[in-house]
This record gives sequence, C-alpha cells and structure tokens, in this order.
Amino acid sequence: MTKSAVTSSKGLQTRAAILDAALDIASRDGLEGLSIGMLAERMGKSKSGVFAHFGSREELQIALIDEYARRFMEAVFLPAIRLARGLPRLTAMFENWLHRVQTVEIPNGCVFISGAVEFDDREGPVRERMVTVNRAWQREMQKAARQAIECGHLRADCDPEQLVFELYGVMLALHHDARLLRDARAVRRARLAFDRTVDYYAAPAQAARNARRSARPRVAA
Amino acid sequence: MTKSAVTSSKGLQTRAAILDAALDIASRDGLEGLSIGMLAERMGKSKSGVFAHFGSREELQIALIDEYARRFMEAVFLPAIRLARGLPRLTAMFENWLHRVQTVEIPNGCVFISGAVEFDDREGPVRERMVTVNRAWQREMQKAARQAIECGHLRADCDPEQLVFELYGVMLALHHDARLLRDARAVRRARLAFDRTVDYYAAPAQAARNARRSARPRVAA
DNA sequence: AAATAAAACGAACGGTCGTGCTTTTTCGCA
DNA sequence: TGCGAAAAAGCACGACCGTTCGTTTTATTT
Repeated sequence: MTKSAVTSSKGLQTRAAILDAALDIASRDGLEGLSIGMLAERMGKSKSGVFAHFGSREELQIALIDEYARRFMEAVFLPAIRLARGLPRLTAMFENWLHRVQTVEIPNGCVFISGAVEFDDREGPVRERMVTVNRAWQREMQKAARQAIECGHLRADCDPEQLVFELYGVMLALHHDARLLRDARAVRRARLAFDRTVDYYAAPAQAARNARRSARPRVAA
Repeated sequence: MTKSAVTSSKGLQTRAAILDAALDIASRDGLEGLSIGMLAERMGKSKSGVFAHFGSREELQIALIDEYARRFMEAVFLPAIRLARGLPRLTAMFENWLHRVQTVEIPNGCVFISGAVEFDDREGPVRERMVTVNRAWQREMQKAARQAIECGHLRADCDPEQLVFELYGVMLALHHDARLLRDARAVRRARLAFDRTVDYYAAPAQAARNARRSARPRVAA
C-alpha cells in the first residue's frame, strides 16, 4: 500500500521487502540498533543475501532514511496541498501528522527522532542525510506558514521558522509523553498546544473567526 | 565541582571517577552506545576492574541515570528555590535550564533525551528508572507552575501539566535544532517560545506588567 | 532448451561485546 | 611491619557484529 512504487525484476522487489522489514526494526531500535543479522533472520534469508542488496550497513541506513522520509512526506504533506492555501492547509498538515503519529509513530517509533538523537554528534554521510531530509520537511512546512501569512491568516510579524520550531517541539513532546511515559493525554495536549500557538500568531480578523476548536479535517490520500 | 558528593575509601572514589567518565561517553553515544571496554580504555583501567564496580552493565546504566538526574536537579531546580514563588522562580528554572543546555547539553548531549528515545519501547529496570527521574523533574516544574497560579501570576485556568508539556517541547526542539542542525539561532528561538507561552498563560494584570523581554536572572548555585 | 546473468546461500574472518573466573596488586589498620 | 581485606588485573568464554568470498540456486534471455 505504502510500499515503494512499482517494482521490477526480482532484485528490486526483495530490496523493497527488506527495506520494509528494516524500517520496522529501525523504528523500534533505531538506526544503530538495526543489525543485518536480525534483519536476515526476520526475513528468513541469509545474512550475506540481505547484505548484498545494499553493499554496506551505512548505505542500508541511508536508504532507510530516504524511504522513511518519502512515506512521511506522502502521508503528511502531499494530501494537504489539495486544500486551500493558508491556515486550512497548515492545519491539515498538522492533523495528518498527528494521525500518522497515532497510527504508526507511537506504536512503532519515529526514525526522524531516534535518528536525530543517534547521529547528532557523529560525522558522516548518515548524519548528513538525516540533516537533509529534516531540512526538506521543515522547508515544506515553512512554506505553508508563509502562505498563511500572505493570505492574512497569520500576522505579518510571525516568523515562519519560529512557528515551525515551536510546532516541532510540540511533536517531540508528544512522542516523549506518549512513548516513554505512556500518557494517553499526550495527543490531546499536542492539539491544545497547536491551537494555542496558531491562535497566538493568528491575524486579529482571523482570530475572531476561529470558533475555538473548529472542525479540522484530515485529508486522506 | 559538580562531582558526586563526599567520597570515602578508594572504592567509592574510583567508582565516582568511572561514573564521571561514563557520563561523558553516555551523553555523546547514549546509554546503549556506552561500552565497558571503551570506558575502561578511556580510564586506563582493565575492563574487569571497571566492571566489578557495578556488577552489570544494566546497573551501570541505572547509576548513570541517577547521577545525571542529580546533577540536573542541582543545576536547574535547586538554585531557583531561593527566588520568590511564582513567575520569578519558574522563569529562573527555565533560565538555569537554558544555561545548562548551552554549557553542557549542547556540547555533550543529554541523557534524558537519548535515554528516552533508546528505552521508550524496551521493558526493564533501565526504562523504569528513566520514567521515574523524568516524572521527578516534571513534578518539580509543575509545582512551580501551580505556585505561579496561586500567586496570581498565571491564569487560574492554566493547566500546569499542559504548561510543562509545552515547555519541554521547547527544550526538545532546542536540542534538535542546536545539535542536529547546528542552528545557532535555536537558543534565541527557545527563549522566544518560552516568553510567548508564559505570556499566553499570564494573568491579565501580570501580562500588562511584563515589559516584553524583561531581565531574567539565572540564579547561580 | 541452452546459455548467461542475477540473486541467494554458507562458511569464515577479525573484532567487540558483556560477563565469569583466578591471580596479583594495593590499601587500611593493628 | 605484617596481615587481612578490598580493588584491580589478566584471561577466557560464548555470542553477535559487519564484511568478504566462493559456490549454488534461481531468473531472465537467446
């Protein structure tokens, strides 16, 4: 369903299957916790057979990051572009994100978060890729925020980068409370924080129009 | 200076020294990235000699969590109790935290964060201890928030747990941007987010009194 | 169906891991 | 100064790690 695109010729097909299983493990145990041995065992294949598809553990990790980012963008940002620019689209992005967190990231873990923590003070291509994909989604969200300003939904003095910084903080806190502390109220807290943040940056005219807890559709793909 | 308390009889003395070096490694590479071998090499001691002080790797990790939590509380919360209850104390806590982040956590890493990510879906005593120390500082900060409400500095309808949730999100975003993305503006962003949050929850009378970016002392120990 | 290419396998390498022993060194005290 | 206890060292173990290589099994093409 969310598997990677159309496959061809056996090779790419099993490569995709490996990537799929690897994402499952890496989400749980992190990119460093993922070992080729356990990945092979889980797939009922030999270690060397699995290994050959990527050439090195590092390239496997990079492929994992790319695939995870692809799914994230597809689930969070892509469906939102069908909505009107401005606050509707920004809100939809947040809701899509929240839905993804509840359905896949809380049960399985998030590679963006574990990867960031694991590689934030380690040099090399894995770290660099991590930075790249992070910048990519941040840019996307900043663009949506900027459009909300242009539409007059958010105040002109609202800094898009600051807004995205704060919203990502909400997501990180959500992961922390939901996964480590197993606090069921975390999702509600995250929504409240989002509302409060948007409310703060909302243009006066728009703020009055916000019926405080309006309906917010999550746009499905 | 911030070494652990008074030591006695060689044994506890070297144990403290090991803990000190281990904290350095664990901050960088996480609790799982810390190995007894590299710890021994770094100290110029034998693996088994280091090992004997803790009995198991798990107990070493737990001792590390405790020591890290002790230092955190000592640096962030303890100095703040000398200030007046309410917003002054809450603000001091945040500033002390921010100072610690800049001086030790950004350069070295944070065990609370890496530990949370590493153990959030793994059962066992290490995870449990992680939860315990997390709850401890959250309770402390919630208390400060509650007092700020009682003092009339924050609105009566402000939920202390929600406030702490949001403030921790700010800290997590700070770590992310400062460590992974190496964004020097992260600290400024965190302060802005704190101001905005407190401003939002501030009681009307207090809000007017806030001269927007007032002096905020960081209370030294 | 035969020939060629791609994929999976199995065994082995050098390393590092945590941990259990036994022995040696060092310390604290009478 | 010497003796008992505590601390450190040395060594070995089984397990798992990523990786390499030669072989065998599958796919694909002629």
